[in-house]
Amino acid sequence: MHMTEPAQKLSISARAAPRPSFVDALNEEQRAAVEALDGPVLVLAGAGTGKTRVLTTRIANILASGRARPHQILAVTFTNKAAREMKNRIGKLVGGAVEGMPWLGTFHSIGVKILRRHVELVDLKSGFTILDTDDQIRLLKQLISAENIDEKRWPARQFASHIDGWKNRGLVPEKIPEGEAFAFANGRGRELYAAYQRRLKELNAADFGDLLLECLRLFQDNPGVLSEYHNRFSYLLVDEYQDTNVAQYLWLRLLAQGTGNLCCVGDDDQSIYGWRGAEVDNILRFEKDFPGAQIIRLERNYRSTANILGAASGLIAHNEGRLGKTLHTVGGEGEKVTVQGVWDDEEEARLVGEEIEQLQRQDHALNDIAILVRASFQMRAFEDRFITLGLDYRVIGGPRFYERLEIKDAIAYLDVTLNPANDLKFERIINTPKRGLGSATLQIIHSHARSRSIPMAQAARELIETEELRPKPRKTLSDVLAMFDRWRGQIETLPHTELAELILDDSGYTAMWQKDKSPQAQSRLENLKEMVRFMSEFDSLAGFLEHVSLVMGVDREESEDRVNLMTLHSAKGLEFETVFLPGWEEGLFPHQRHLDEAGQAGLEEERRLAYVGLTRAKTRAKISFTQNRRIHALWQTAIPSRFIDELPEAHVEAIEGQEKFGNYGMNRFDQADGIFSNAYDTPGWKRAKRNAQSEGQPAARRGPLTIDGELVASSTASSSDFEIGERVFHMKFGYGRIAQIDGNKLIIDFDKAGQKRVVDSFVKRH
DNA sequence: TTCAATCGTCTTTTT
DNA sequence: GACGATTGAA
Repeated sequence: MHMTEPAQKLSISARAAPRPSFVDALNEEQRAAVEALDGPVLVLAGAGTGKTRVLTTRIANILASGRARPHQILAVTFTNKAAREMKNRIGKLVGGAVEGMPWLGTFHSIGVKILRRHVELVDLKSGFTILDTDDQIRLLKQLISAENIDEKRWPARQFASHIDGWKNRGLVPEKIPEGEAFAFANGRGRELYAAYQRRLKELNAADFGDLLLECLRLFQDNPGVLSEYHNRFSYLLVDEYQDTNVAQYLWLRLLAQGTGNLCCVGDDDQSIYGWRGAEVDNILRFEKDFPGAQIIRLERNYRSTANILGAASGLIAHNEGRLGKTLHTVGGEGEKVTVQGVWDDEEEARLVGEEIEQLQRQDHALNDIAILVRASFQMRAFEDRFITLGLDYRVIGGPRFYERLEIKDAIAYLDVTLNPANDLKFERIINTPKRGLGSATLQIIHSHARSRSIPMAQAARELIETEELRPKPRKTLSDVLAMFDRWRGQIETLPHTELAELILDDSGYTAMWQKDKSPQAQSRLENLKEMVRFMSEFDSLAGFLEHVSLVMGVDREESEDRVNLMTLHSAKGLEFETVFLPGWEEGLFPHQRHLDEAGQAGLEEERRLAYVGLTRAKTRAKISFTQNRRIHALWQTAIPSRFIDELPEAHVEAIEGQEKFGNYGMNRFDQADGIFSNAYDTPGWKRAKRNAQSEGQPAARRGPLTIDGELVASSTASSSDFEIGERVFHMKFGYGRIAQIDGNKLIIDFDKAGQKRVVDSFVKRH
């Protein structure tokens, strides 16, 4: 693709005009991107070149120059985190006036905002609900079985991803290509999709894809509405443009027909959401779709050392489909990127743990360390190890707060209280806690609701007036409905946090977990409390529920110093002094499934993911791979990732295994089949053999005690005030009895989790 | 209707 | 090896 370059020189008058001081801090290209306010602009911003800075300064510049008021700027990001970050940074630049930027947010949140103003035009009613993935699957299941399609053969989950894919491409049922319509349930795909959309309208609900698709349809079908927004927005800004999907692209293009002042910032090398419908092509097509577009490249990297950047650039150069750019470092050489092979994931975790402790001794802040994994299951080994070491860590983007069972249940209660017509939520909690309203009763309610096409709650109300139900469920059902009526009556009078507590207590939901003796019950109760506490930040129940449906997690403000553990995907946009990149093995990274599904394109996307990972590091990047990994509970010999050999020699240091693994990679094909059948005389092999032999005796399962012993000596000296034989409770492992004490480390026989070695501050007396 | 046991499926990434 | 769904017994 042909491009104009470098950025056009500014006119004399522009250069002579007084400019706000914040512009001075920018380099030439950045300044060009900030000051080119008219017409379409594409900023190709490599990793660490000050992308966010350009976006925020640009907005500050628009505001400071008086060209637009805050509410006339539309700025879209992909994540809530990015939106928040942007708000903060603009606030710092222009001094707090960001509160008046109502149109800075994620594509989805802005979509909802627009839809809510024009509900009637998209066939919804005010206060429509947003379905989460769970509800969506439940609904699809019902539809599939109602159509007499074998749910085993055609799983709802799979259909959900089809629908998602269509919506990402802006396709309504009538528009999906023949072939694809036939791909599901022997050609009934389109019919099912249409039925699903109808059902959504009946429920007065929209799923995630609809937030954009319906918005798009709104603009397409109502030119008047569209031009209203043309007048409203004088400037459009888009972050992470490489991640936009077709629907988002079409949406942007419609809006940009207004003033044409569209500025997109992105990096084709960091496009890692192809599986979610992102089209890198959007970035390649920019010039064609927006004639006269200025293209500005930011190639000065302020983040990483030359070695890290060199390694990353060398790697990404193996991709063919890219615009190509050359990043230059501003910083020095720095350390080389290290690559090290280890025996298995436990040893990998042990190695990383040791290195972190060493860094810690050199006063390296834990906050500035990240471990970036390809798939979340890899986190487990690290968590186990860090718990053992007593090393503080946090999981970013891990199990999302609102995806937790107890939170979803609680939210379902709140939702049904506010909106009795929400069938999916109603179904979810009608028998939670167990009240004796099983599938039989539910079935009756369901068919009654369907035949009269009324919400289930109303159907239930009618049914308790009849003889159709047996006396016991009839009584229970009537009680439950009365409960909801009572709560509903208190919405106006009671503060919403108190109402939430009341609902959770009255319904018996809290009691249910209090009775539960499982290890997680305690933390579930705490999560519920956390949720209520969090609710106080909103001024109404409805406001809270809206937030919940759009934002997946609560990012608690955490000031403690902790190691960061996250997936590569959630690391995009972040930076750390030291980055560990474990699990660089064929099959895992690049991930086999992605390769199978998307072939060469998939491989390139995986490579971009590796690039993103490396470029998160400012001073230190440490790659590792294991020789053996357990997949589906059975051991497999792992082959080092091809990405490792693609790294340019000059910037990489291969660390020989401390345990004489020296010639990893060389002998890997010589290894005979079967578990641990390579008879190499290495400590790792012996250890593995020990572990294999002691299967069934949990006592010996945890790695080599000698290594643990050394670490214990180095990391702590204080002794514990627990006693052998005491019953204790641990957040992760549940209840157990102390078997042995070693300094401040306890060896505990857990009822469920077996024997573990744990730091005493992690357990409570029971 | 509920509970316990068993079977089968799957483990990529997310708004 | 973990979870869900399904099955059968109380």
